[in-house]
This record gives sequence, C-alpha cells and structure tokens, in this order.
Amino acid sequence: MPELAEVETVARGLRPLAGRRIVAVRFGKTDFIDHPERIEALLPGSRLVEVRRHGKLLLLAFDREPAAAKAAPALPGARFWLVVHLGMTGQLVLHEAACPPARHTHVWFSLDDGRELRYTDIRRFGHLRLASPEELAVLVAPLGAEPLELSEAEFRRRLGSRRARVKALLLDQHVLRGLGNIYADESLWRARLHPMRCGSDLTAEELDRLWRAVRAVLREAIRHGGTSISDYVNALGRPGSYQKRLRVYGRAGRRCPRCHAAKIERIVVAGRGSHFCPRCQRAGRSAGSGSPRQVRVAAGKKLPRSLGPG
DNA sequence: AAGATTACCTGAAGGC
DNA sequence: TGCCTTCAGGTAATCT
Repeated sequence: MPELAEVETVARGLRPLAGRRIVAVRFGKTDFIDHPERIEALLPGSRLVEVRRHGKLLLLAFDREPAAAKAAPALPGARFWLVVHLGMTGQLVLHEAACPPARHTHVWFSLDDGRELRYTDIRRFGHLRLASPEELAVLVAPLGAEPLELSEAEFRRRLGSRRARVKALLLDQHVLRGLGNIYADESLWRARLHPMRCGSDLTAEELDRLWRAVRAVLREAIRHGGTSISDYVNALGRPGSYQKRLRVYGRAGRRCPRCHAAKIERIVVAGRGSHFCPRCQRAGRSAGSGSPRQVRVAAGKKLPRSLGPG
C-alpha cells in the first residue's frame, strides 16, 4: 500500500527520467482520471522537468510543447503538473515498450527513448489529473505538514489539541500528509502509545516520543525501499523490503519484538485494522471501549446501564 | 463542526 | 470442487 515511503521511493526512481519527452499517451479505463482528454492533448511533446513527492502525491512537472497551447486553453502556462495518487494498488513502472502489459494497466506514457511509463491499478482507488501551478496549489492547500519536515513543536500543536484518537490523527492527511495504516501502527508501537489514546490526552513527553517515532519509522522505511505486502513495487517494478522489518503491522498473535512477553493484538480504530502490543502500549483512562461521544456523555450525564463501569 | 461511518473497487482467503 | 461472503485500506461523501 503506497504511503509516504513507497511514494518517495517511486519518486526517486522516476527522477532519472527528467529531460525525457513524452511522445504518446494511451488509456485503458479512465474512470479514475480527471479529464483524460486534457492529458491526451497536452502531454505528447511535453518534457518532464521535475519529479516531486507531496505527502502521498507524486508530482511530475512538464514543460509543454508551444503547439499544444491551442489544444488546451484551460492550462495557459508553459509548465503543468501531472498529479498521481497511487491509492491502494496503483503502480507507476518503467517498461521496455515491447514488454507485454500487466493486467489492469490503464495508462501508457511512451517516452522518446523507446521506453514506456505505465500506470497499473487493480482497484482503481488511485487518481490521475493534470493541474496548472495554480490548480496544484489549490489541490495541496488542505493537506497537513510533511512528517519529515515539521518541528516537534508544530507536531505537538497539530496533534495535542485534538480529541480524536491518535491513530485517526496520524491517518488524517489534513494533520500530517503521507502516513498510512502501516506506518501509523509502526510509529505508535515505537512510541509505546495505544492507538485509541486521544490526541489531547497525550503528554508533551508522549507527543515528543511519537514525533521521533514517526520520523525514525519513515526514514527506516525509505532506506529499505518501502513495504511490499501485496502490490507495491517501485518505478523499476521491484518490491521494497521493509515488510521484513515490520514490528506489529500484520503480526497479530505473534510475540511483541520488544517485550517478548505479550502477543500483538489487532483491533479496529478509526475504521482501520490497528496492531499493537497490549503490554508496551497501554490504553490509559481515556482510551476505553466507548466512542469519544460516549466518553463525553459519561463525564456529564448519567450513563445507560450497558455503558456503565463494571 | 469535529469526528465517525460508508461507498468505491478487485482479489485473496476462508467457510461450507 | 466451487460458490459465496468477508476483508483489506486511501479518500471523499455522508451521517451524527
């Protein structure tokens, strides 16, 4: 599942393509693409000039052919961006043009060196679109801070003021951009925090631990080329190796690699499978079984019998 | 209005 | 053996 570390790895793999020109674009299914006709009109003849990662977004900057200006007056400038979100099963992989395409390949970008950049996406949760610099600014404006760039004070400010569960906050792209389910669980384990803890209940010391944990986990995952569990591969079609180093994700029932005593449990938090060590990551008072709404009711009003203590 | 839940999509896995 | 159901999760839309 492409999260920050996977998208970063793909971006690094695509960077050597800077300077290449797109000569043709071909589509399969386009129901996950915004205005494919715009892509068809603008990309051929354009040159890739830059590859960036923004959270889980892959941003490819192109300088357009002057001749293409007439074809797409909606993008008046010379520079535009191909914005790619890999969703759950998206892959952007460089192939020789002669290589037979994988199933679920939906976009072919033919390059001027005879190779093809292909977008494959089994479940089509991914997203593709073209954006002017102005449109891109609007697109990324709601996104939160880059996890590897924000300060500890900023991290504390963003999470410590929120009543939502810390797991939900880590997954919320408006708080931090780029974390997904795997690295959220790994970070919480490393910081020894229960996923159901509420952001505003975390002490400054706990938030500091979490900030350090997120950075350490992401750096380690990037160093190992990301996590390949089901579908993820890099821009050359090769898997990462961080799945071998996961401490809790997908390891329910196995012994905690830190305390070697308790077994990893899996519960649902924020609608997502959440893996943690019940011994190393204690729930604390605010992280009981009820929803935050029920906790609030419990503090002020009489409880229904079924929710009461004991 | 913040936080929770659901729909989207396909393939793998488990049950009978 | 094969069909059926359930589950996985990133995000946007919808509900409370």
